[in-house]
Amino acid sequence: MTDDQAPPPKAAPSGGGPVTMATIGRLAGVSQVTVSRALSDPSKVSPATLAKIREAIAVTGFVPNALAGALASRRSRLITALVPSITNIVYAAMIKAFSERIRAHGYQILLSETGLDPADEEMLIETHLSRRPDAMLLTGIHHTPRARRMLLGAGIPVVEVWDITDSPIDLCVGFSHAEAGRAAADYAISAGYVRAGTVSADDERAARRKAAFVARFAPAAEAAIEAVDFDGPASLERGRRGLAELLDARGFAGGVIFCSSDLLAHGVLIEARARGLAVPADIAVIGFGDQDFAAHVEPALTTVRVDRPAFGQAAAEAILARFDGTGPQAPVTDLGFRIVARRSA
Amino acid sequence: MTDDQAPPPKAAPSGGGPVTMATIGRLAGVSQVTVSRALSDPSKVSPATLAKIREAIAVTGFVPNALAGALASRRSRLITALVPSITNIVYAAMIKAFSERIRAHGYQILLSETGLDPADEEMLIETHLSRRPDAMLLTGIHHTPRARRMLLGAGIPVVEVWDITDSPIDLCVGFSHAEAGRAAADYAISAGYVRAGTVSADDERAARRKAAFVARFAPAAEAAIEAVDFDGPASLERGRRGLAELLDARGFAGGVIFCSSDLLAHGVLIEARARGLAVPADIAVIGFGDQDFAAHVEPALTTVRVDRPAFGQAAAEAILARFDGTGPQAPVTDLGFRIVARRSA
DNA sequence: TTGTACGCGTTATCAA
DNA sequence: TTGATAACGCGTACAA
Repeated sequence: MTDDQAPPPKAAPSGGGPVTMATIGRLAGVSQVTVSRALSDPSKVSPATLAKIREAIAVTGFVPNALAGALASRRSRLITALVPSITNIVYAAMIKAFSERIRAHGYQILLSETGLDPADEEMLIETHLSRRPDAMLLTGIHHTPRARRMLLGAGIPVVEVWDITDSPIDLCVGFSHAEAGRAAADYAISAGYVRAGTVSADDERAARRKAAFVARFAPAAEAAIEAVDFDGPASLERGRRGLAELLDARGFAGGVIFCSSDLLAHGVLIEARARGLAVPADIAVIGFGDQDFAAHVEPALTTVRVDRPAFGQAAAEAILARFDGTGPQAPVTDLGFRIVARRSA
Repeated sequence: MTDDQAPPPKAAPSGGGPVTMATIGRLAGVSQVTVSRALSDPSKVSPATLAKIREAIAVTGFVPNALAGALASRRSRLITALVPSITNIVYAAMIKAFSERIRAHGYQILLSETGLDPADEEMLIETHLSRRPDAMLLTGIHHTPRARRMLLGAGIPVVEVWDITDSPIDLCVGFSHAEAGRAAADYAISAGYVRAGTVSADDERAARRKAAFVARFAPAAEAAIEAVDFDGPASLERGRRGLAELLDARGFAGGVIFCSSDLLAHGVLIEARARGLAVPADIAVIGFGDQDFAAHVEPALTTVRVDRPAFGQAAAEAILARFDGTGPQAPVTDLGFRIVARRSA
């Protein structure tokens, strides 16, 4: 046995510990560094040794330890993202586009849900930062002071998405929710409606859209604008209940209803139909989001279109540009929105 | 200046490099280990030094480096998860429950989309494994041989979710898709339907449900069972087109339609209504998933209920049990499903 | 209660 | 083209 020839200092002799670059090196008759090079830049290694290394890797099923790599190189190739909810299609679609774009460049995404509480977000930002991401995506522009400090201190690109502000932490990609609300009101007014109501889920940005809608519509309103606000997330059921509440408890006598999401709007449509009310003659409905079903419900939904994947893509581009040092790039990108007029209002 | 007293070996003297435990230690007049202890188990440090350490942390905004911690402790406190699609509510809801449960125990989730290709999944499994997760969640039971080897070699708990098999890689939480299809057929038969059609999205598991439905319904069928299969994901629009296709191109003369998801079923409902067809008299519809809107569409949708959050929770429990060494726990958990009879069929 | 010494598995820097 | 050697920032003995 040649066992005694093995250098005493390192590694287990047989199948003991985990397979490392050193293991591969021993199998291929080279040093650990050469294995590292073979993996990071094969052209710096001779074809012969490269072949031996590759075989050793195949035989052992070796998977490099990215933790150690990140520690040594000070680059984790990790980007973390925080969204209020993954089950909300709005954020899911955005993150999907973001991930695809970012992953094509060799980065992975660590995703967490923040819920509604800024304090929870602060805690999550800290744990995310502990993974030493190369960049971070945040939803919204409201963060605790400590969160801002930590983010600034991390010295990495940070994109705030889905809303807009003049003073972003770093980068910002979004649109003005207030303007969206006003645009919906303008549309409703010019369509001749003189009475309005709102149905909203629990969402700070939705609240701003609603407030802007109400403020803008008020001068044209012949009756008080009634608002139904739900505590939890949007659902078809809440949309139905929203209309029911407006009609049965608030004395809503018909007019246009501005909903905080297409899902709620769809619920309103269904309830109207179930009650034999004509849309848009008796009840007109404006949704928000232009989700893929919006054009295919009956009647097709008038809504505010926001290009969700575009937000994810723009956020990814902004981060990648930072990495490349490519151009100074404007810190804030306003992607806007568009009123899509269909038959429901 | 006492600058010369500083030990020459380590760290930058001022605001140079990143803040580490050593930095905090210097500020608090203790060693790096003490800082580590103060963070991991405060009771092992005297109140006085603890206070000094905490202050130093607050002042500097120090966030521990989890990468280094993981490398040293051989525990990453990371769990990675692979799902076919994040924008699909079925998987999103499952992951949400999984995350919440798992995060309560101090773990974070690294999530990726695999799409439909097993080869893509294999690549993703490798990159995920490179982060040295403490456990891994996979969707489905079909993986490439190399993927299985890597997973086995990693020596960590692995849960396969959303399907069931007798030979899981490690743990398995799901239900039988074939049985679900048969149960839907049995329901349709006993409800007296003698003609059937199917509308499906592109999903291997949906295909198995459909095949089982067809096989079971066939003996009772008075006409060929027509199938419309779409290439991409389910949508309301595809549901509408599915019924249109059945009616206009396949000579479907009415009967029950088994859809691969509630979303498609809802589309069928809308199209039927738009054509003035009565549901369930002319067209009966069975969905799949019992999503939250299913009970609130008109008419309410008969569907196959699968408790999505329960899958995530059970998967989390299975992994946590492995961590605790708690009980041997059955490797496979069948969570089943339930036919929910409503008005659409 | 606190500190020293070492190792975790990789990349970066030199030198050969 | 290849190899030593030293970080990277933290946990885990073990000792004081």
